[in-house]
Amino acid sequence: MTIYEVAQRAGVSIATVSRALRNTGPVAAGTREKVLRAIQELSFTPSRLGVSLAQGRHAANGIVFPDLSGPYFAEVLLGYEEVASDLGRSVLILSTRGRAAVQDLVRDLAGRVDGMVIFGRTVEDAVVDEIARSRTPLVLLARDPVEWADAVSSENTASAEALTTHLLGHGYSTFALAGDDDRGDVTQRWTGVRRVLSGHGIRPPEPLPCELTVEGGYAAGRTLLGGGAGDGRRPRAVICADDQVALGVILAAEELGLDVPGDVAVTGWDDIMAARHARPALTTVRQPMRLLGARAARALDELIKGTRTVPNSEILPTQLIVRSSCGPHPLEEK
Amino acid sequence: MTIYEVAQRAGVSIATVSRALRNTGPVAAGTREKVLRAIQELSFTPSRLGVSLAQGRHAANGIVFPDLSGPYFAEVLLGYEEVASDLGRSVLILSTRGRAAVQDLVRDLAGRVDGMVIFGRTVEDAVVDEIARSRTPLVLLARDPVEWADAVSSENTASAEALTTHLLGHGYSTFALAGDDDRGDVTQRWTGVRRVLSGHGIRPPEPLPCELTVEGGYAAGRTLLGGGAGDGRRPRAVICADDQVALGVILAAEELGLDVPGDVAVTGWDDIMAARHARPALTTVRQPMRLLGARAARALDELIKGTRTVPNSEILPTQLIVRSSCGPHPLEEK
DNA sequence: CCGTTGAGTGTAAGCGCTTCCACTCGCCGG
DNA sequence: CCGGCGAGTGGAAGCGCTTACACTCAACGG
Repeated sequence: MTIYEVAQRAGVSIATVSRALRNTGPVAAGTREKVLRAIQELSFTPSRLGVSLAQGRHAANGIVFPDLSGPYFAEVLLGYEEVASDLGRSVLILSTRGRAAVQDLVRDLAGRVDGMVIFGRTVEDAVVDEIARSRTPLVLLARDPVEWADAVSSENTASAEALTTHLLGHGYSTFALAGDDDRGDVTQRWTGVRRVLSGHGIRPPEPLPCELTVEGGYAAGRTLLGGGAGDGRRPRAVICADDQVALGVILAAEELGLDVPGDVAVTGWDDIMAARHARPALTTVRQPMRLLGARAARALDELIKGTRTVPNSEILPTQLIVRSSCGPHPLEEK
Repeated sequence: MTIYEVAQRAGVSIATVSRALRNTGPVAAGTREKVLRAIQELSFTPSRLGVSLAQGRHAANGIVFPDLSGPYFAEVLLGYEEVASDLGRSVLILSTRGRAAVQDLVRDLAGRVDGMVIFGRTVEDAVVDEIARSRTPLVLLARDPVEWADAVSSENTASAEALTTHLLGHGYSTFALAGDDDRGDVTQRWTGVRRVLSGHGIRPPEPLPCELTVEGGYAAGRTLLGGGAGDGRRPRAVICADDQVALGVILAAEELGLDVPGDVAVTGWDDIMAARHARPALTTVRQPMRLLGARAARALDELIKGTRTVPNSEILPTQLIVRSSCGPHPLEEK
């Protein structure tokens, strides 16, 4: 089924069929009628490849993320897809989890889309540079903003400060940090935590690196809480890089016979669904995950359309969600 | 950057460049060398559109799912993407959640891929038929198998029977079912439950339709547990269509001052992450979600490659996961 | 009455690749 | 010494569309 057969059946040229189809250029009412009928009868659908090749655009966006097993990326993806689809673009996904040849995959993706979103540190700087230089519109998500590309992320440092201040208000004075900081956004969180602790004369602890999964959190929890259980070296509060780590730490605490929050307070980040249903329910920082994806899609659209050419960096607000995992609320709030 | 410039720089024809690039047909060692150098110097990447148009294939797969906000679809998608990517295919996604023009979106998607996976009842039968007739390879996921298309789903009826039998073993005799049954897989679950209850002389209850979300479950929980709280008409066990509904029911129970599992037992389905961390931890049925996606990708690959032409239907085993939400385990089982 | 205009249409040139086919040219066996 | 063969290469025809450009022709104003 090609445009030629439609043209033949309608008794016109392919140019006219195209014009009737796209409403570009004048077509007599009668002719349009004939063409549309032929299209109907042959149930013709223009080949996307032909269209794209001729138009020089894909009408598709890409997104690169590390994983989809946690709710965080899934939510962002959902917001992204929704907006992209509304803007008439298909969405191609690429997960980098445990993949060796990320570079090649990203390059391939770049050849299939009009622009793409890249999450955090999923892709090496060199490759990002290469993509950017090839004039593929690019939006970086949850990554330290750079001058030459768009960036969308959510506020981290200030909410980390709020969270830490809240914990100090509980009267806690020994802290531990759990979670890798090779992700830019996590680093920002730790920065906020450190600043507040230092400001209160508390020497900030070194973050304990761990994978941002329940299992990673569990391992970290065993390390942090298991060692000096009775000798006072156990932290009174564990601030975790995300909710999954926090859930893992809580599992570890339970196993060690510790009460959360009685013996140790635990906080997360993201406000994933399980945070609300866990017992104790997690104190955490809510990120506007879906909005993050949606904004990235819009930014990318502007870049692709050329509506905007100067790079833009957007930071979305977050919200401290206090639940029971940080302990009963003392009357005096800081 | 086109193949012509590479050819010119290497002093050969585009045919030779193509052959050197794809290793199709003979190329003298020296020539290959020259070509590869030119490619390197110009940092040339073949246009995906050109390749696809000439080869008549997209090297891409599609997947249509209703939502991504729960962990279920995200996990399946993850398994799907992983395998598809390993097979050298990109993945296009389409979420139908709250979208009006699903038909057009699906048609568009069909024009961009070599084959696609469609989840449950996301797409009208008429459109599925149309896609199938257009010879686009198709795999249906978690949907009642049909003769003319591939299907991958996980076992539902038998595990529902196992779950129900287990609950009967607890001594429970009044049941409620929560969850819409317009999804094929949920219907199968209810069938299993009904069969066992009938077999034990218990009249199976009508499922209470609700959205498969925490909110939906909460609403259902209020209805089921709130009404005849004291008059003995409250069910002793609520079997939920999935974990999210179960979590919602538990929230409702808590709010009504009921103890789970003391006053009412609750079970879910899927074994999502929150199921393990919820208190009480959910008794549920584990679906091999990632495997589901992976198998669908492989089935699709066979169809696309033409390795297999007869439709195939695969059913993956599930596993009953007993946790505390169904009550302390009586010594006598079954 | 003729030149101008613009609506309506067709021709053909791409878009960037793959691949069939034809061609050249050493080399081998008869 | 010659026909045949196969390795190596180039020419050119697609793949299915969009669109610049040329063309026809009726209507209109001067």
